[in-house]
Amino acid sequence: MTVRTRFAPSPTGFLHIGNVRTALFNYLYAKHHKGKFILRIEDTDPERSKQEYADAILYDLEKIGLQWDEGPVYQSKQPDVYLESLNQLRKQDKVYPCYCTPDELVARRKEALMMKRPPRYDNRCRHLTREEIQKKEQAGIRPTIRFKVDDTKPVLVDDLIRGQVSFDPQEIGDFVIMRSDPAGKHDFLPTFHLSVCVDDGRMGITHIVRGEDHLSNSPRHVLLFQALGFVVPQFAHLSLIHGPGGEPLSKRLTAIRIRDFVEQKGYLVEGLLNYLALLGWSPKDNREVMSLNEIIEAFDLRNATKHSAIFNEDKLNWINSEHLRALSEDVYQEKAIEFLKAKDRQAGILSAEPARLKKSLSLIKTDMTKFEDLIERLSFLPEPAFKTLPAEEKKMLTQPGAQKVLDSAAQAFNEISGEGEPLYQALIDHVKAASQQKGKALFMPIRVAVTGHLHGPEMKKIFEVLDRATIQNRLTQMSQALKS
RNA sequence: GUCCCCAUCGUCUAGCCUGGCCUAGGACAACAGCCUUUCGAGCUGUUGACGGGGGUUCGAAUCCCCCUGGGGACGCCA
Repeated sequence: MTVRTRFAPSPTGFLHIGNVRTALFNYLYAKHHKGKFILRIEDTDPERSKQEYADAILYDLEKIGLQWDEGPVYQSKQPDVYLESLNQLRKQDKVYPCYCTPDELVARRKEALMMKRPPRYDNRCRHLTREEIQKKEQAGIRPTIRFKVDDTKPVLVDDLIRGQVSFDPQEIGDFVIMRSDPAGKHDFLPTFHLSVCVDDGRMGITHIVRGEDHLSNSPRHVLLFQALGFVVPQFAHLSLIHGPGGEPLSKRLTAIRIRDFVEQKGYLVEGLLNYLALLGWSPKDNREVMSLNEIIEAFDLRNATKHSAIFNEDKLNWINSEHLRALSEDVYQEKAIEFLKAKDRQAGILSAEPARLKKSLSLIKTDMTKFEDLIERLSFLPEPAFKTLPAEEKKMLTQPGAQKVLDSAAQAFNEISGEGEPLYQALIDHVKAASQQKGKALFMPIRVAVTGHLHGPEMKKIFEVLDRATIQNRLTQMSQALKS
């Protein structure tokens, strides 16, 4: 039997790390078993669903390489499908109309909670007589449709990660599978319980891999699958991802659109997916840095963890830096430049001549975790100007002795020749003798004058990248600026 | 409140099913030393965990029970 998994987001927001982890596990499971990964858009709630979110989900999913094999299937585009299933349930007398209003239901739930009773629906409309129904209809109340839960035997949910979980049907209560439509705007409003089961059944989904927040929905779905005559799929409920404090994924984290990890922060797709795969799963052999293919090869839902995991940026950074190092020089250069181009406000870096930029990129490949770091590490490329220097840097240049250092450095060029590292050594020797400065007082003014920053790559490396004329010019300019 | 899930270093995890090889392994982080006349990177090392209590057993991180703690669900959202 071919494995068929699906990712079924509702288009009510952007894809974030939590969503993507779920999508990834579905993808990995399908790929490991040479099966199909299917995309379905659950847009049955017209109030909340937005096409722009659906479009964004497709874009982001492709951006991070989770290409689906079938779909996207939009639930809103196939109302007949659900209507047909509803009629099937009607014929079997498995459903009934419910005329309780939202206000009544809310009030009853509140009361139940106060009385310390389970706030479930009391099935009261299940036993309405024909006359009562007629009266309600005449009063113009639009009903919902509820599914009759057989409360005589426990409902078993078979979970790949947790084993068999048993639910007491008394706890469930008849649930709504079709919403009412007081305004008469919609033909048909299935709830997610109905649409999920109908689609998973019709699409031949073999494994439902979703977040643990759905575990208590699953007994309802088992009942529905059975009533609709479908084979009940294998469930796998993933533990949830939590924020740094251990609380449920914070707004700070869910607010980050997944594409921003790649486009704004500059993580490698492989690094990001590698980290996400390790959140709640392990190959059990101590491997951590893995290619997507290696992960697919090793992936098994049975060794997903049962407990939730905290999202940790440090570890993501480390894994990403490992993937960065593994990149060939050419690919690395290409991706780095692509990233810089997308961040076009960093024109100062990109306007460096290509050969110089290329050399600089090689220079810093191993001391960054993600492309976002490029901007700081490459900040020595644009020519610094005294008046735009940060406060700390300015302070360094206005220290006693700094002027002397820069003056003698600028002058030194008349007497010493050469390029690159030898030039740097000769320059330092010369300035040391001429200015009588040493240590930080000697090196820092030169660093700041040449790069504009207190920190950065080694000076001798920077001398290899920047040519003699550029360095001389920067030292002279800064020395002049300091005088006025 | 009720039901369900879960519980190993600060964090991600291995070990648990099939008790002894666990004086609990790896990784990230932290810290220290080295290297580097900056930051970073690198190298070497150190600290650091079986939530608590009862059982079962010659022996429990591993099996059972209770407690505690965390999470999820209880919608005409998905």
